[in-house]
Amino acid sequence: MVDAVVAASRALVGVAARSLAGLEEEVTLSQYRALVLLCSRGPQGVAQLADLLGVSPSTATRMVDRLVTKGLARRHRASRDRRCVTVRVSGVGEALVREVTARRRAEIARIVGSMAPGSHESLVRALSEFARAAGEVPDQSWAWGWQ
Amino acid sequence: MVDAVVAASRALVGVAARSLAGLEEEVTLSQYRALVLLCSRGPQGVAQLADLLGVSPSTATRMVDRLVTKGLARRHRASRDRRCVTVRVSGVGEALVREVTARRRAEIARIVGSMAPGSHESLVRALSEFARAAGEVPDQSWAWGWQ
DNA sequence: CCTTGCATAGTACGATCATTGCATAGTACA
DNA sequence: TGTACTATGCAATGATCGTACTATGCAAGG
Repeated sequence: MVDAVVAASRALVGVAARSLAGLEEEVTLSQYRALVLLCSRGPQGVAQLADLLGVSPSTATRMVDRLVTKGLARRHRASRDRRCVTVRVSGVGEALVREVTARRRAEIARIVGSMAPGSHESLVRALSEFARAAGEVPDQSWAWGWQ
Repeated sequence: MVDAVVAASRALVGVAARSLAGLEEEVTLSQYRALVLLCSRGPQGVAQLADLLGVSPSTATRMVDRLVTKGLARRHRASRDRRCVTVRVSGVGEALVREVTARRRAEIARIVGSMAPGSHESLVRALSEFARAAGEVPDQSWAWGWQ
């Protein structure tokens, strides 16, 4: 039972990784991670961002620097407390995250389309078949190949 | 249908990322990726490793340097063709990969255990429920947080 | 048989950029 | 003044590439 899910996990991690590779605007994993947070949780302060990413504030500041340089995010000085800076994802940044998501959806759709229907199968059978359709060998435990 | 798998994908990628974080011996994603390849495909030459990782030979050499320095891999000069160097994962490296896999298995087992049985459900229902059990919100599209 | 030339495998070196933390400075609020 | 938030200087590590170099093997020719 667990093995089946683990196999599906390997396949899906591979999908997620490939959807991030070969992007036009090159972003690192850390940068993408920050972008995703800004998209999902909305504008954040630098300290909050650092907390969410699990890094130090200075690291977050520099991360934001790079995102701003690439046009993927913007800084906004809060009018109430001018010490605070709100970081907001830009249109370009949002589009980038959307594209990655679209790629993931597309590849998953392809994999799902290649599966046998089997609507009455158990969860184990379903996940096993999914992993097999994705080209994963259930016995070989590690074939991610992500990035 | 695709949405269900996408939701499961988000959950599983989160699991994979967490299983890699907080390791005693700190390894980067690239290093772990190389280790996994060495574990799954056995000893490899530097060129083959570079090819599998999709990087240049010089990059692979330095990667191997770092792995060897950390005691996670070893170099072996081939006796037949002394130009060739086979890179082999060490016992420590193998243990590291095993630990990451074990963590992943454990977390997946926990998630699976929290699911309703539903052995006769369709694939869509199964994956949807899996994602829900993992605490993923189907509507928010990006909550990876991986490392 | 030996040498010369070419192909292959790996490495060394220099360079760039990203990530990260610590310590510190600057700025704004209370 | 003291506290909070952000930014910056400094430093280390890592990932990555291109180029050049060394070592080895292979094949053709003398």
